[in-house]
Amino acid sequence: MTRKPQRATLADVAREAGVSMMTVSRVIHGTGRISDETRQHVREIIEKLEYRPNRAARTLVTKRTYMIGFVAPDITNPYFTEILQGVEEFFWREGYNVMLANSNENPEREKAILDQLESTMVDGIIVCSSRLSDDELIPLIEKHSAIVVVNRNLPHHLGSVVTTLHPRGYRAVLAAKYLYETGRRRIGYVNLVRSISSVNLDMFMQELQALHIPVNPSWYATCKPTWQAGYETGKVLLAEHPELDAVIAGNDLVALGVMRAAVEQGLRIPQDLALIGGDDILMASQVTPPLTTFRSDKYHIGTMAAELLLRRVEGDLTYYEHHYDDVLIIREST
Amino acid sequence: MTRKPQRATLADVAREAGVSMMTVSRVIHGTGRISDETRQHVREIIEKLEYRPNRAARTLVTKRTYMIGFVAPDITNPYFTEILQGVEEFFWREGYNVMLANSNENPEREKAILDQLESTMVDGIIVCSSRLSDDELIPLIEKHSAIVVVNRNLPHHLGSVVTTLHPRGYRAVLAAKYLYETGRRRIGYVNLVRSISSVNLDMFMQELQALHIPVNPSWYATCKPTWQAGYETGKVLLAEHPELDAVIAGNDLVALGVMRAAVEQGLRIPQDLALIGGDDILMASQVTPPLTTFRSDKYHIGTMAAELLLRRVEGDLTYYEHHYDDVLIIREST
DNA sequence: TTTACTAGAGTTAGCGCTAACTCGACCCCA
DNA sequence: TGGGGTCGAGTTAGCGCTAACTCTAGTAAA
Repeated sequence: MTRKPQRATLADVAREAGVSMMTVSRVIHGTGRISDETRQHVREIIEKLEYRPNRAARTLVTKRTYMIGFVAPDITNPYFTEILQGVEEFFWREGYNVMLANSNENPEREKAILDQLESTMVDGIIVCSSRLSDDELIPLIEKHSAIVVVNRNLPHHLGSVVTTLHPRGYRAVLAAKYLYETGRRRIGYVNLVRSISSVNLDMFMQELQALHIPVNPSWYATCKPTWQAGYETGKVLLAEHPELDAVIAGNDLVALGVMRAAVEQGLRIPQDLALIGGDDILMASQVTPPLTTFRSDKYHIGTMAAELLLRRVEGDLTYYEHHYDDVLIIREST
Repeated sequence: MTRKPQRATLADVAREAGVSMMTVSRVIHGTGRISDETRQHVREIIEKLEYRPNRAARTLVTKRTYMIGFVAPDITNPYFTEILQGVEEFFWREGYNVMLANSNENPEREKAILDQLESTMVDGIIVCSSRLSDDELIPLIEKHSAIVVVNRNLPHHLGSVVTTLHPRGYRAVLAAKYLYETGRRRIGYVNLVRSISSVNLDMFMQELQALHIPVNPSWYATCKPTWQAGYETGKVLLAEHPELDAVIAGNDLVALGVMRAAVEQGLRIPQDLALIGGDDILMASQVTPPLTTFRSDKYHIGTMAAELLLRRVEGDLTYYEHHYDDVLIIREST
């Protein structure tokens, strides 16, 4: 066991100041009626003894931990990192701390996290881009009172929601439409693994057909949302389908992986292959050629999610939804 | 206040199972002597009531939170993100959670974090690349029993340490030497803000002089370790000193910012300007031209720091230090 | 038969804090 | 002169858990 420095307790402060514990507690919280004189005196003793409240004791009686859980599939992905930054910043100002749980793109791990994150550990949870199906996710979050999910819809009584302005999956259709308009005819699509739900792909294909854009199921692949996975999927897809003249990717990291694969196969971008990504991370604008992608203000997504969560934590269980705009930013990869 | 789902307590389980609370506690911890029959029965009741231990109550008596604090200057910087990933992964396996504190490159904020991070909140702390001076940092961490710092040295009794193999600041000298050998003669240096300590820069200049590499104080600038700051510092530095034929940056993000500034000023890399970064983030290898930089296995730094911290948390207060190798990876920016 | 141990529990006493109630002194107004 | 309000505290009773000690019946050794 660790040697813990012997900290002063409320009782120590009370004794030293010659008042009751409640008086000290009231001074700390600024509640109740305390004379200026007493308040001043207690403050001096607190200072002198370097008293700090014991979080666990406080939590035990108030049932509040002032800790927020942030669950994301990959904290190495700049997209989530910037959201996290927004969340952390917001909650820091509000006196909450953020506990991080990284599922590492592993659905089982995500389940374990959600299962173990007890109400005695956190006051609320933000779940980003869950890789679980609704059937898996919903039972796991039902027991939590304060939940906000990002990039996912939820039955309204379970928690608030932050999503894109465009209905899910529709972004890829927009991208395809733009590519078609700029003359591309054989458009590949590397989808992120969770969206493998055929519903999504079916929708995508139907929409394309409605727009008279050529459709071919073998042009569509799925992969994990990492650069490495994008690179490997890109290599295979481009080798097997040299006819492709454009690829849409589920996010920037994957798009950039595909870009690397394309370059290695001697393809010129955008002449031979156009590329569209998904969330406008810094790297997207700095590669050559810069990547066309959908803008998303990730920091703002984070602060919005945090704000909606705070409302729930503070007892306002109204359902709120916030939609962030994601316009297509056209750069030189298309 | 939030509606918290009414959770079963130890007492509920004990009553329902017809045993004492201690028996239930023993079953949970696998300690003490319990008959197989009782154990089985208690487990069933736990399952049935969906009992989960109350963390705060446990912490209050054991003084252990099973929470680790991770303090970094910028969680948006992939360098720290990957370290964090290593830390989180390691501690997750060990049954600890990680609390995140982002100082946002703001020394005052870092101080506030370290001051508020009480032993009643975390069992130990990892401090990455602190932007504080030793004089500021040391008093703040003295009160914590379990500390590991990354990229900083520490009096041995205060905590363990993970640093580069090369003495601090020496990396820039290595980079300069390499640049000189490849024919560069007017070498700029964009240092990170904390290292502004003139000691560091003096050392750098002395070493260069010893190697007969031209030295000029006005070629050296400092900036915050972000892409944006690197970009802006680069713009100014390159405009004022068109004679520069190489720039060394404190980290990759800054180097890439300088690269962008150089490209905008019409400089060709590496023909007109050679560039060296600092920590080999993914983006460094994906820009054109790929950036020469120092390799660092960030995930491994994270797991090593976590391992050293766990030892301290578990009561082994021996001083350990781990040095990670950082070799120069030569790419096309030089 | 007594002693002595062991397996398998139970009992007691807090950890440090706060919610909710209580209490005395003082003042104001009818 | 007594009823009621306010100020500035204090008292009581836990929150849910675990460390450390106690207790009892059964068994083995002397």
